Amino acid sequence: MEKQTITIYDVAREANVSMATVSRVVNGNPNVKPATRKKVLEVIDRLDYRPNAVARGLASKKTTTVGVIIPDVSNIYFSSLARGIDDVATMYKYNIILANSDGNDEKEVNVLNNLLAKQVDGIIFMGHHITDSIRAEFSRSKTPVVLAGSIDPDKQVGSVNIDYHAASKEATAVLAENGHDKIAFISGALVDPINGQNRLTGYKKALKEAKITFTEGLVFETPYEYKAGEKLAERIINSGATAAYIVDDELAVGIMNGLQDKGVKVPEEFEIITSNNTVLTDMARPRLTSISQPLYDMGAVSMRLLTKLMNKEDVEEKTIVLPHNIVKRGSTK
Amino acid sequence: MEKQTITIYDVAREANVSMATVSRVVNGNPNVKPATRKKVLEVIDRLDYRPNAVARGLASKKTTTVGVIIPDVSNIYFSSLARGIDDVATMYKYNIILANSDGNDEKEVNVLNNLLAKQVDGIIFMGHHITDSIRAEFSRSKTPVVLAGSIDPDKQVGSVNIDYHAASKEATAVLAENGHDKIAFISGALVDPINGQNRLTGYKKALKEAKITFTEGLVFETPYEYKAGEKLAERIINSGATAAYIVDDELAVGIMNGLQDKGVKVPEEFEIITSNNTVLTDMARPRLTSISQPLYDMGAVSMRLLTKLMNKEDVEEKTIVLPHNIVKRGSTK
DNA sequence: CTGAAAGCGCTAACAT
DNA sequence: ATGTTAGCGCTTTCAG
Repeated sequence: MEKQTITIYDVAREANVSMATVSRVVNGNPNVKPATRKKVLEVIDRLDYRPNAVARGLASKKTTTVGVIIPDVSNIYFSSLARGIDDVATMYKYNIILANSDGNDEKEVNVLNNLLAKQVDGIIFMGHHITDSIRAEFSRSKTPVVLAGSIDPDKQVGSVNIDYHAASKEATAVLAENGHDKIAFISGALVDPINGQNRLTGYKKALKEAKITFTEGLVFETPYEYKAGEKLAERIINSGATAAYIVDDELAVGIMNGLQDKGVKVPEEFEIITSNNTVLTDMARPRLTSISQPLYDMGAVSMRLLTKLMNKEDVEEKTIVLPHNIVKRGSTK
Repeated sequence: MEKQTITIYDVAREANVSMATVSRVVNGNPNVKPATRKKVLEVIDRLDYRPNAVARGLASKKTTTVGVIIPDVSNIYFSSLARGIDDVATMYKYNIILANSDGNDEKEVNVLNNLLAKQVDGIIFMGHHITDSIRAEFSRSKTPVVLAGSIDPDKQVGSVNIDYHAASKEATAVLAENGHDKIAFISGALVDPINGQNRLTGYKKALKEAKITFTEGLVFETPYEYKAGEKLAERIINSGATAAYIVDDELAVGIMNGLQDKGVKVPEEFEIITSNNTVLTDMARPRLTSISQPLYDMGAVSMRLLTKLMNKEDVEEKTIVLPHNIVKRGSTK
């Protein structure tokens, strides 16, 4: 015999009240006489009743779950953001449906539609760039969206970031002040606005202020992978660079190890500044100087912003820029 | 005016068929005449109809979502498992609700109940140990459960692991063969059966076979954190150990760096074998020799097993042990 | 403070 | 091959 699922109706019957009343006590509605509440609670406990969130979702049109689109959870940059997101979600009684997109444009759209079909109350999107098709989907639905660590030039949806332009300008300036005039800029795809626009222009600005001529040959574009960094070392040496600003920690560790494996001394002969201040910066030897991007906080703030949006509260500004700074460690002098 | 959500009923009306027929084409039921299917599909497209997964879930009692309980997504060990889980979930059209538990017993139970309330079709649990209360919850519900990288001495639910006993025995044996007789065993909480039972006994077995006397003083218990490893270095040196088998990569990097910061040469004066073969083993210098635990695959296989369980297929064996081996790198001679 | 009743949008027999 | 009709378990007016 199948174990009978017990419903709000069973509780109502056993407690000699209506379903409405049971619903009220389950939802903490104050309009219930304490005595009735007590009676209902007892029955709930006795019957071991568990509200069915799906039914509730259908009736109330709220699922208390939000969709999180992430390029890759196993990447520490994104998983740090995700952790901040989930902690705040939990705090506000939301669950998150996590979906990996591999940063693949088509997959992102599929995943988004899937999430929307599941009636999520909101979406947090992480990715390297916002394609036109995904932006179209965003505006097609009325579900609130927040970008975490991702730039939307159009500012149509909420977003939480640091000032990437300023941060990379500062990082580059540190290197320039240390006397370098051949500073490499090493990033992922330059078509991603965060790299090709915000960061690269920050880098150029710093060069200009230090009266250093920009050289195309010092700009490197590569996958965000440790191995890619190791391999890139040789080309960097050949470029004549004596310092580098790198946009990703895993990449930076790869480059530094690659450099050192080839006998280049860091920081004596080559200085490095990386961008994400993840735990990797502490694990490397020498430890990596880094821009500190408050990843966990960025995730947390994104989710907090989303709760406001879902609640239809007024938000003064839905493009949030968090503070950053530079943490000096052993990879710079 | 609110944007009216369009339902299966609207499609039925516009296509001059019944809801049932629309439902059939949406669900790929073959019992539909091609012509009707075409007509319905056109209307669906024209109206931009999106099936509501919540309603479907309520009616069909299947949500096509599984709950994933994870101690911490930002830990690379677990996020690697999670990635494998999600990839296979996607393959089988499931979504995952990800919930961080911090390895906290009480939170695990809360989170599990929350997931169950959301009517997930199955659960994947990751954690350092299975408490009695969580095991009680598992058996209370009829929702299938699979443990990923976690041991259940009772074997009541499915699980996917490697043979931790054999693996740590082999790792310890390598160290013994290299001439060490003071080999440290460094792990997280020994109350966790995976550490205190499987791994520790494997370690002892290897010592015994190498005719080395077991010494309590060479067993270290510490949090799974980089910093904890760095700090532990001094105590390890004082213990007289000249080699160590370590159960976690982040910890291992910390210990190795701590040792080297104090002038101990690895592997010349101290050899290390770690356990998870994550990307960290490649990032460290020297690179870390490691047991290779196929994390991504373990996640993937867990999810595959869960799909079978959810489908009520017969599974020959629900305790799956995946193969492991040892990858030699620079931290051993 | 409590109850009655109408859905929420879809699936799943059961008919035809 | 297609339609009819009950629900799925809960929330939410609307009455009283």
